[in-house]
Amino acid sequence: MTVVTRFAPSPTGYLHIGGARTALFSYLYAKRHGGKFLLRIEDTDRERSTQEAVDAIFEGMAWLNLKSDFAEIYQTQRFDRYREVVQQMLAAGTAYHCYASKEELDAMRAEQMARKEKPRYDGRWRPEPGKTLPPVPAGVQPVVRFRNPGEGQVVIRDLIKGEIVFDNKELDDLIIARADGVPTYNFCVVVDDWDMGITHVIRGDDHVNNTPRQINILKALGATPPAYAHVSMILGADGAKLSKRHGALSVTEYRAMGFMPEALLNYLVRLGWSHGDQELFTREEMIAKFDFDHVSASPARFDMEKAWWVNHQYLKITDPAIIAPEFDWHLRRIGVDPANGPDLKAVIEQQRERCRSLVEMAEKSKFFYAELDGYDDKDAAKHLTPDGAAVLDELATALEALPEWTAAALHTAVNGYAESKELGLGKVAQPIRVAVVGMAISPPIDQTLFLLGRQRTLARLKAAVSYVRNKS
RNA sequence: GCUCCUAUCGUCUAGAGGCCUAGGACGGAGCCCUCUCAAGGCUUAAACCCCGGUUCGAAUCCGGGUAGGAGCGCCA
Repeated sequence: MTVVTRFAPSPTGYLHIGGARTALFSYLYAKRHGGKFLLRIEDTDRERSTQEAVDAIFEGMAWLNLKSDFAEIYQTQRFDRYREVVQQMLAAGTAYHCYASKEELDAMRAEQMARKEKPRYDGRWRPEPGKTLPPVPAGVQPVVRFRNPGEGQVVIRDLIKGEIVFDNKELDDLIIARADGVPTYNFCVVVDDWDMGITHVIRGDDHVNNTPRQINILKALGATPPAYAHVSMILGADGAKLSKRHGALSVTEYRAMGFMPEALLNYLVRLGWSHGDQELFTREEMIAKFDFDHVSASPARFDMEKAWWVNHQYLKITDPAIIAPEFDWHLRRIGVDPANGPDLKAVIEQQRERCRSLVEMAEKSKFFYAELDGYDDKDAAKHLTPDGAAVLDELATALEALPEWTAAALHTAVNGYAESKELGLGKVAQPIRVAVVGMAISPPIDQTLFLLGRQRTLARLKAAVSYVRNKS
């Protein structure tokens, strides 16, 4: 049997981080077993589904490089099939019409709550042998309800949570088709998973309570239920549900914050899943090692600090050529033209050790591509002094005379100058930094000057000298 | 309220009855290295929710508490 998994988001918002993790788990499980992974858009709620949300989901999945093995499926394009199955169930007696109005049902629930009972449909329109149904009200379009078994139990053998048992008594007759004929979620899911040969349903654990009903519908249809794996939710840093305040929302925003897609995925896979003490995985390793035996059943908190650490690890070990396009995106985002300076790969090579995010890298690398917009006040006060200016002035002359503008030549020149003046390297390198970078933070000074280039370096050294002189 | 789920350092987790004086990672603290910022190296503090039971032996199995969470829609 070929494993087929699916990710089935509803397009009512962006692709959030929890959804991304379920998508990842589904993807990994399918790949691990040489199976297929598909993306299905659950857009039967026409009120709330939007095209923007569909686009956002595709964008997120594409950025994460979680590719579907089939064309995307939209539930709204399968209405004929759902209607057909509804008719089939109506004919078989496993579903029935219910004419109760929304108001009536609301009143019923309110009463039940008042009596401290679990609110549930009381079966007033459910046909039973020997039971007389109420008279059909005129002009009312009925909904269709599934006739859930009244007795027995449903056992879910969940791959993550183990055996979960529900009494059929707890389950009421859910609506499978609305009054306007549009089928509902619990029904569409069942028909789709069945039709598409889904073998493993991997989804958020907010769906556990739906599962027994879905299994019952499947059984009524004569289908074999798939295996289930209910993944626990991701909590915010304070243990509460993830929200905007925790900075954990759409995957697109993680991109904007400066994450590499593979790094985000790596962080996410470790949130709930483990493979001994291993923290870092390539995509191939994730595929080779992922399994549900080691997925935790308890909810996990999103820890930004650790996520940044993982991102940093990726920045340090990934081929600069792979980082470059993403880095490029960030530079443009802050209004920097990457063409107007050194090769991105070389800059990445120098900056990767000192940046946890690409946003940070872009900001710290801006000076390579754009003119300085002033000096950091504190750094300037400390290093752009008359003494510093003297150093810069002499150094400018020395560097101007360099036959070759290489990191090695610059290293020798700067170090040689410091030695000849019996100055500590810090006394020389720091003023240069501030002059050339605008602040006292940068990669090693020889590399910095090399990448910045002769023209810009000399111009900035001189500008710093005049800055100091004009000030005094 | 009812049903279901969960419970190891601050956080993510290892742990499938003896290998646990509970391991790793992030974060924290300290030291070393150092042209800045980093990176790196070393050291260190820090946890089995509680109570019973099973067993020669329990973080691990069972029961009960407690605490969190999810669901109870003509939402998905």
